[in-house]
Formats: sequence, C-alpha cells, structure tokens
Amino acid sequence: MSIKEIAAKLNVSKSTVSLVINGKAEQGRISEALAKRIMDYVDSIGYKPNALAKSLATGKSRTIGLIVENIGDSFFGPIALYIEEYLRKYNYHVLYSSTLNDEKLANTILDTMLDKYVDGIIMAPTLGQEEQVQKLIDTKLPLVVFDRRIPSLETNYIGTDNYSASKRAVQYLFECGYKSIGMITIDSKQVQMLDRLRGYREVVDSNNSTEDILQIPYNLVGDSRKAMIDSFLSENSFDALYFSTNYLCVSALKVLKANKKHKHYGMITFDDHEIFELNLPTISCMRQPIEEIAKQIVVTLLGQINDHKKPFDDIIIPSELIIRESTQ
Amino acid sequence: MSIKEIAAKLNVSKSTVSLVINGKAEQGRISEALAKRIMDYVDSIGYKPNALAKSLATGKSRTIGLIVENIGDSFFGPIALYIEEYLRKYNYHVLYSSTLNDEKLANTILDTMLDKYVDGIIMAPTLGQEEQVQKLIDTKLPLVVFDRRIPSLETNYIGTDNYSASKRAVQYLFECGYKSIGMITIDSKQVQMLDRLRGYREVVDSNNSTEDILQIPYNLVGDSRKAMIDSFLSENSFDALYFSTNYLCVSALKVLKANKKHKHYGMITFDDHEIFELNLPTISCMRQPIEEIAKQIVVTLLGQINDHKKPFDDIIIPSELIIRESTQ
DNA sequence: AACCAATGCAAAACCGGTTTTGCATTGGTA
DNA sequence: TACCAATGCAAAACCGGTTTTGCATTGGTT
Repeated sequence: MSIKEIAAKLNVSKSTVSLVINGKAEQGRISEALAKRIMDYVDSIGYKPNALAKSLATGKSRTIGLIVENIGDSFFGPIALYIEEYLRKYNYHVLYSSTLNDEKLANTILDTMLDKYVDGIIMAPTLGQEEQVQKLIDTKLPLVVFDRRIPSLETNYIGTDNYSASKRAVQYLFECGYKSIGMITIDSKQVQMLDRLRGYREVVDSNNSTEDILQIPYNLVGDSRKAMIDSFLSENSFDALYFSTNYLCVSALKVLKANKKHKHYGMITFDDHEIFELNLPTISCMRQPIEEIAKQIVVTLLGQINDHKKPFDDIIIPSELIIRESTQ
Repeated sequence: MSIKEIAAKLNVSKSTVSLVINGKAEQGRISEALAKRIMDYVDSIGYKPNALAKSLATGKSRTIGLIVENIGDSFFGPIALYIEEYLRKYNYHVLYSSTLNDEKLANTILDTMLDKYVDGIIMAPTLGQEEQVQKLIDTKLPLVVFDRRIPSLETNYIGTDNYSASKRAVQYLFECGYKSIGMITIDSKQVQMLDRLRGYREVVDSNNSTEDILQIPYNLVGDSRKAMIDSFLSENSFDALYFSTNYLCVSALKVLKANKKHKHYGMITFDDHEIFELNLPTISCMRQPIEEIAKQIVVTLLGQINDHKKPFDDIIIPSELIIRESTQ
C-alpha cells in the first residue's frame, strides 16, 4: 500500500499524509482532527513507507557500510557483531563486505557502497587504497577508519596503541628472563604491522639482544605457512617468540604440536583468541578491547553524521597485557 | 552527475541515455552513431547510475538479506564469508543482521529488510518465527532457510543430516568401547537440536545404555554455564561425552582444564572448531561442510530469484566424522 | 503519387516517497 | 467593511532512474 493509495482512500493529498506520518503535521499546518484521522487509518492498516523511495527523496538510507578484511575472522567477526549491535540502537543497519586484503576487490566494494547511498562508512582499509579513500574523504561522507591507519589521510581513526603495546609485550618477555626473542609477523606494509615490528626492534635493541624476524606473506596459509614457521624455528635458537597477530600464533601452535622436536618457547602474541585459554600452555597476549573499539567507532561515526563539521577524532585505545602460562 | 544532466549536455532525452546505458539501444531503436556518442561521453565522465533510483524504478536491489544468529560465531561467521563471496560472483551484495536468538529482534530485522527491498533472504530462523516466516513466504520473496528448519513451512531449506550424523557420532563412541555416554546440549526446541538429541537417545537405547542429558539454556554463558557443566560431570559417572554443538564442548574443555578432579572422558561434538585441532587431546567431531552449505544456499536462492516458480529445494548435506585423539 | 511500415528519438508516465509553493478560506484588526 | 495575516490543505516539483507511448521523418511499395 502506497502513500498515494492512502491519500486517495482518505480523500486528502499525499503531501498531507506524508507530513502527518513524519510528525510534521504542525509544521505543515494540518489540523489535529485530520492528522488524527490519517494516523488512525495508517496505524490500522500497518502501513510502512517504502524505504527506498524515502532514501531517494531524503538522501538518507540509515544504512552504514562496513568493510573489513574477513568477516569470518576472530577479530573482525566479533567486532562486526558489536558494531551492528550499537548501530541498531540508533536504528541503523549494516551493509558489509570482506576485502580479503585484495586491493582491487576493496575498491570495487567501496564503489558499490557509495552507489547504494550509505550514510557512512566504517572500514579497515587495505594497502593501496590511499587514493580511493582520499576520494571518499573528499566526498565528505562520514567515515571512520579503524585497525589500519593510513598515515597520509586526515579522517577519523580508531585503533589500539600498536607501537607501545608491542614494546610492552616484548619487554615483558625480557622481564620473564628470556634472552633471545624471535618475531613472527605478516609480510605487510600495513602501518599497524610496521608499528608492532618497530616496537619489537627497539626493545630487542635496547636489551642488547639480536633481532630474528620471520615475515610471512598474507596469502600463505595452511601447510605452506606452517612449513615456513617450522623451518624458522629449526634454523634459529631463540628461547621466546613474539607474534604480531593471533592467527600466526595459532599456526605456530599447530607446528609445535605436530613436531615434537621443537623446544618449549616463551610466547606472547598480539590479539587474543579463544584457543589461548585452552592451549597447553595457555598463551599470553596483548588483547585489544574489541567491544570498546566497536563502541568508539560507532560513537565517532554517528557524531560525524550528526555534525558534518565535527573535527576528526583520533582515538587510541590501549591494549591490555593478559598474562598466561606461556610466559612463566 | 545524473542522467538528466548527461541528457542535457548531449542534447538528447534521458530515455535515450537510459536505454543506451542499459544496452537496450537496439530495442529502443537508437542509431549506432548516437549510441556510440552517448557511451563515449558516459565512459569519459565515469558515470554510475544511482543504485537507489534504479532499485526504486526496477524493483530490484541486487542486495540479499542475511539473517544469522551471531555473525561473530565460529559457524555463522565463516558461512557468512562464503555466502558473501559466492553472491559477489553474481554481483549481489549482503545486508546482514544477527538475531542473537531473540525472537522480537529477529522479527524487527525481518521487517526492516523487507523495507529495504532486498531481492531475497537467507536466514537461520529463531524459534517463534513461524508466523513471520510464513508471511514472508506468502510474499513470494525468494527465501532460503538454513541450519534450522521450521517443519511447518514449505520453502527452500539447506542443512545437514542432524539426526543420522548424531547417531553416527554416538554409535562411534560405543564402537570405541565407551559404555556410558552423557550428552550436553542446548535447552532448545530448535529442530536441529531436537534431531541431534533424538539421535543420541536412539543409539543409547539400542546399546542398552542409559541416557544422561544436560540441557543448558542458550543465554547461560561464561561461568554460569561452566558451573552447570561442572556439577553435571561431578554428579554422574559416564565415561564419554557427546556435545550437540561446538561452543558447549569448548566450555567443557575449559571446565576440565580448570578442575583437575574430573576424569578423562571420551569426547565427540557436533561442529568443528579451530581449537579442537590444538587441544590436548585433540577433539573428534561431526563437521558440517560449511563451504558446501554456503554454496548450495546461494545456488538455491539465485535459482529462486531467476525462476520464481521453481519448486522448493530441500538439500541435506551430510556431516563428516572427523576422528581425533579424544576418541581413542 | 498516395499509403504504410519502419526508423529514430522525445515525451510522458511511473516507482514511492518528501518538501516547497500556492491558493482559498477564515478571522482579526483598522 | 476593506485589508492583511494566519490557517488548512492541495498541487506541483523534486529525488534519479526505467519503460511505454507517441510523433515526425524516411524509405519502400503499388
């Protein structure tokens, strides 16, 4: 049932119906009596306006685009859930896409979202998206970047203290008495990964220890990744390991489990994972406060939507050191 | 830039531009020369039609609504990723929402999605949605239900063989030599859970063993859930455990880890989890082939979209028994 | 030469709303 | 009682597309 049909049924014009439905009866100088008659009828038939037409007319869709690396991931999945929950409280919906770290795909996704007239975008950008994201910023569409900062861009950003948290993690390994610490990370130019790497290097240097770094390509998964870790462990002689992200640690745990010849390492990783509480030994980590991050993302985005001239936020939420058996 | 502006710029009518852009130049009897002139200009300015206006005019949005229980979950997260990937191949996007098993919320979500004019819906329904889903079916909107069947409804369904897979799992425990098997499940009337329960019961009975069942409320999480499992283990004397879903098994593993007084159980669970490969012992399970399920969901939905009169599919994809250390 | 069909495109109607403008009435003031 | 502002609503314009209809012109028959 359309607004036109309602109008015809009640012998009024559609503008009148529209004004009443949207609570603008007063502003449209519609009499209370007529407003009531319209509302009663509208309620009785359970009319709901066509959201597409409404969006077209108003330019607002009450939909937010969410672009992450992988919705099935143990970091992005839960963060997506929290974002969805917070947004729902404000009557926004989520259109999402996973980039799988593919730059081309990420740009396509961005284009499509803009097409669909989202009211704002939340994204963890991939490498090589600088230009596209700059264009996005130029459109003035409310935007929040999270997890990966693009340093050249001025926009809202929410993330954790990658550099200092990384330093704390590695320093903690030294404090536990480990002398030689290897790092396993993703071979990536993403800023958050470089920050974590830099943190490791500085602390290792300031402890007069030597760097041992394994950089694994993002797309290398499964057995090939495990093989790389396996030989890295075989060819080096450190007594502790630092991982830049949880799934690398999980891979290493699988390697250690499968190949008993490896010794027992001190271990700490960035990002928590349900596995770490159960593994033998349980695994220490720097945990990003996911719910808080999600909350700040939404608050920042809605702030921008409601006030386009609001200055950009740059919110750093510290990670928390969770100490478990792997560093004892 | 709108189609109207393009038309003005080229001194043609917008209908002509629209026809050319949509490859209907011939059907609209537009001369090749003019079509080329329009296409050249359109390409040169990188014009992209407003998807909202297009959807309003055509009634098609190229967006699919995906309603799951929890996008951050180790079953629904990965399945959502696969669904998204398959749909993208056909140029569809995904509007998603998590119901968190809340019936009211689930119905609200459904309403909103219909508002947004999705071209189809993929959902894992919650309990109590029978009526709403029946209404949805009555609208003839392409729909695929997965994971949880609602027996009273006639529509497309994709799921695994819960009953027979459950029987195989429990039977396997008996074959391993266990004599007394406890089951831990969710206190739910969801059909897939009832089927798994029924499978357990039948096999236990036919082996002349006794049933021991713990039903945990869905909303009971964290420590309360663990406490329930803890006392269930303390008060009974079985030698093996069967879990109706992976997160219950994970909770039990935490209990077993925390409380050393419990003995060593044979264990098998429905649904795989990354933890199970790493736990000591590694955990056997009935694994649902997630990627295949996602694929069939998409194929079925697109089939319905392209042919509204296609008969409904009811596809059962067998789960696979993964044998690990916990049943040795 | 008159007629008819085919061609090439413009114009208009439509999708379902929102918002601005405009036109009668009414009522109050000078 | 003439004038002006306020009232109450309808009409129209708009959002940006798609699709049907309609109107000249051209070209080919008889």
